[in-house]
This record gives sequence, C-alpha cells and structure tokens, in this order.
Amino acid sequence: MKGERLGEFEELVLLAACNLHPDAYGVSIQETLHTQAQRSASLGAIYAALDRLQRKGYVDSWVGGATRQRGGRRKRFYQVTAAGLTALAESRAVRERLWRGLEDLGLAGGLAT
Amino acid sequence: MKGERLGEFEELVLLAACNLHPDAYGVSIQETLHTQAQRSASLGAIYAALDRLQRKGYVDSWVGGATRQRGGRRKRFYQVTAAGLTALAESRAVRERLWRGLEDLGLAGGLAT
DNA sequence: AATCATTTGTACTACATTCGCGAATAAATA
DNA sequence: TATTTATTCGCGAATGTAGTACAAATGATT
Repeated sequence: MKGERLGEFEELVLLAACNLHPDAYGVSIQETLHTQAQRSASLGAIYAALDRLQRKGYVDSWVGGATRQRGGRRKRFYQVTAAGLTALAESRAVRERLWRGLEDLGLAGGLAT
Repeated sequence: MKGERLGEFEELVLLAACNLHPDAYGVSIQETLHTQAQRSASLGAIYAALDRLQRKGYVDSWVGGATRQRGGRRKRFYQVTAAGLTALAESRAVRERLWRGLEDLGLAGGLAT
C-alpha cells in the first residue's frame, strides 16, 4: 500500500469529522464544511473521501441505530483514529514550517522584486 | 476553466517557491521540498505542478540567462503572484479555523470516547 | 574552431489516485 | 406504499507521480 497521503479535500473532511465528534456522518460533515470552511461539496464527494480515509486507516465507522425521526435511513458515523490525528498534525506541521520560513524572510506583505 | 483550487502538492510547491524567492526553479524547489518538507518528489511532478499553477495565475515564469557553471541548460525561474499568495493565505486560514475548533473542544491529546 | 562528451535543467508521456457530481439505491416511519 | 433521510455507485475531470526524452550550456578532444 502506498496511499497514505492526505489529499486537500480529505484533509478538510478529516478536520470536520474531528470537529463534529462524536456526531460525524455524511450530512453533518457537509454542513460543517459549508459553514466553517465556505466549501460546498456534494454528498457523493464526501462519502468518497470518507471511503478513502477509512481505507487509509484514518477513520473508523459504524452504523448507528434508528431514530424517532419521520423517515430516514440509519446513519453511518465516523470517528477519526489516532493515525488520522497524526497525519493531520504532520501535514499541518510541514506547512507551518514553510510559512515560518516566509515570515523570516519578511514577505508578509507580498513578494518584493 | 473551473480549476482555481490548490491541490495538496501544488500548495507545497507554491510555498517552496515563496521561500526560495527570487531563486525558485525546478531543481531548487525539489531540494527545498526535500529538506524543508521531508517530501521527495520527482522533477516531472514538480514541473507538472508548476504548469498548473501558472495556468491558474498563481505563478509567473521566465527563463534566466546562462551562467558560468560547467554545463547546464538555462533555468526557468518562477515567482509567486499576488493571487498565489492570496490563495495560499486563504487555504491556510480555512484550516486554521478548523483547528481552532478542535482546540476549543479540548481534543489536543486525542479523541475521547 | 568544430565537434563531442558531460552536465544541468526542462518538457513530454503515460498511468494511478483523488475529486466531485448526479443518479440510483436503501431503510426508516407515518 | 408514499415520503423522508441517508448512503452507495458510476463516471468524467483534475491532480499526483515516475520515467524518459529532449535541450542547451561548457570543457575537452582533435
């Protein structure tokens, strides 16, 4: 297996799932992405990402019980694993390092000629 | 054209180019990625990313003059544009917001059951 | 000085993975 | 069974990646 890297969208989904813990499932993730990240994504896209994340071991999932709501299929809940948290922290750290380099160069306002 | 989003790798390349300013070109970007981001990427991958970044308007490029070095084709230099800087800052801001949410939840050490 | 080998660097090709939507499907309750 | 809420499927497009071919510069060879 070579795929263990976090795609841009996968990272966002993973972060949203963390934020929603322990109520992360397709629709709630979609809403969080929309309100917290100004990102409108279809459910299809989100489930596909969750699928990949699970194959990589970055989330676990299980189906919840039925609710008393009008209709509705049972939800599949997702939880971020320790490995997922690590991957998240790592890709954050890498970028922060690069950003720090910029600040050290004094490029806050733009690139000088 | 719909592509204006920054992919995961594109973002790293863009950050590296900022750090290297004004000496960003294929090989120096590869080295920076390697030393600063622990990421080994082929030059092919890097040029492909730079190409997309240029189409999106996130970098400009031009070929430099010959040097006094042993051999060597002329370098093509890249500079991050204002739009590139903005895109970078934006995707950073989105993720920082999500991270802040986590800290507010007290999930620093891991996800509680 | 013409040519060629060597070095440094860029461009192209091909394929795997990720992204993302719309449609299809499933399961729950009134 | 009609309606609602949710997940899964299928496919085209964009992104990520290695590998290979190609280009251009200079030092060496003749």
